Amino acid sequence: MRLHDTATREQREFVPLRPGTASIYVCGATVQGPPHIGHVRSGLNYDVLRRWLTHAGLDVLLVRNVTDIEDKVLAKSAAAHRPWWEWAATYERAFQAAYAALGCLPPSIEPRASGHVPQMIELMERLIDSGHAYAAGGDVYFAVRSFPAYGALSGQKIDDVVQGEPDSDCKRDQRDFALWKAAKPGEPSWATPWGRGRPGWHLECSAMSTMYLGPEFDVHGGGIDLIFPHHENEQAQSHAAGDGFARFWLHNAWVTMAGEKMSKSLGNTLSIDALLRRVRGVELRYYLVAPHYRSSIEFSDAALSEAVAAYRRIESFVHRVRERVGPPESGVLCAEFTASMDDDLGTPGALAAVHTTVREGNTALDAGDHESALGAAASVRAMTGVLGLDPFDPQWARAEGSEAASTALSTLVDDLLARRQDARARREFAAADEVRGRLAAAGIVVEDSPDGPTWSLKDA
RNA sequence: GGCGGAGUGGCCGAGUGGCUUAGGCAAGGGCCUGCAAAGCCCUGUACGCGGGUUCGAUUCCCGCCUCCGCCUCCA
Repeated sequence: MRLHDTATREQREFVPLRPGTASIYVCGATVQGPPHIGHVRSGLNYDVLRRWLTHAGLDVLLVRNVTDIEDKVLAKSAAAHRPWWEWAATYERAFQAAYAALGCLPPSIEPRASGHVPQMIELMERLIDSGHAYAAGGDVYFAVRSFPAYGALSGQKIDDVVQGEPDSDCKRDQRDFALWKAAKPGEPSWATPWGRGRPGWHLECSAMSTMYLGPEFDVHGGGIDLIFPHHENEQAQSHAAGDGFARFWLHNAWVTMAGEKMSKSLGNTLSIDALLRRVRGVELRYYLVAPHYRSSIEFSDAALSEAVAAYRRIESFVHRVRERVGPPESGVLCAEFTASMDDDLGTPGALAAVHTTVREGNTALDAGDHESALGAAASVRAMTGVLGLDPFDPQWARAEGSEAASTALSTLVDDLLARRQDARARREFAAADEVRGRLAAAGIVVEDSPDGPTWSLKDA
């Protein structure tokens, strides 16, 4: 398998650091507000990576952090007169719900920054001891000039960077960045050898990734906006401290609206809750997973509708097979699917393979070749399963009433269809069509097939 | 100013120096059907603009235009 590594700007063969296992760290949410579609795209991307590596037989550890102590969280909670930790916990739950609604498997752990201050202090001590950091005025800064490789990840030259961080008299160099910020009145703080304060964002991720995955691990992921300065700084901290850190850097592209990045400051965010009132979670997942992760997605209602139609084509095929032939188990992946996924998570090619299999399966079904149809459906289940899109995954089951209710419904519909068949046999088509019309009015779609009529509830 | 990404047929969205071609959605024609629905088959002939390299470029190189992102918090 090959993955595109931001650090080298090319695809490289993925060889796990520790045979049989894979370790992934993903920068998760800053829990300052509700999740939007772009946040979820990131979570989804690494969920697909994790599923694919798991399918390859690796024991995957996935760490996705929660940034719960940070400027915006403090500012917003203060403005709302709520405790910062309550504010953070509220949106942490909202993010978890959004990820779950889209079928993201829970990470191995979701560490909170606020719970890892001892690890951060330890890392700062190592950096100070080695001359890469210094305490000044209650802050602790990373000395950028002490680390010649600074800028390697993002391709930035330190002298060309426009320094936007507020200047501080405490810094030895204005390019230095804060590892730790001195306590301010009204803000939470933790005791350190250099006085009370709170962590800087970059330090948090270095400390947490190392805590759970060790000084060196396989993949570090996040959105492209994090490349600089966040990931550059993370890498500088950890490398300067002597840690191997991430072997691959993966970055997912945006979901844009009207050509612009979706962000709270632009006011063009699209919340997950709003979208899930219009389409099912699995359909939204298909929409977000279908393009390549390094391509930006220009959100549009039309494109979302197309994705829904495309997914339903897959879904209706496996349902048709189940009704007419029998329930397909999970089968084998086709070669095109595997090759695409091995090529830097090529989900577009993988889904093309799924659609090709669907077409072949439909052809087999039409030809009465039930064995081939069943095999195709099994293959489709396996491939969609890897992408978290298996139509028979219990998570995606449509809302159904009780077993008694659905048995009663089946009995009634089957009875009506039997009458319709009788009418058709007598060539009394008006009567047959009337039955079909009444079922349609009740939201039940009837389809005739060589094996007899089938019915399903009309999609919401 | 520095770094990076993008411009593909009606739409979404892959990919590649030429070979039959992504795939989906929509459209038209056909098959099937009592009629539908679903499905299957066929059709479209696209790669921002201008040069260059080449037998041949959407794909490589140069220039240009347009758009977007990062360099301050951000998936």
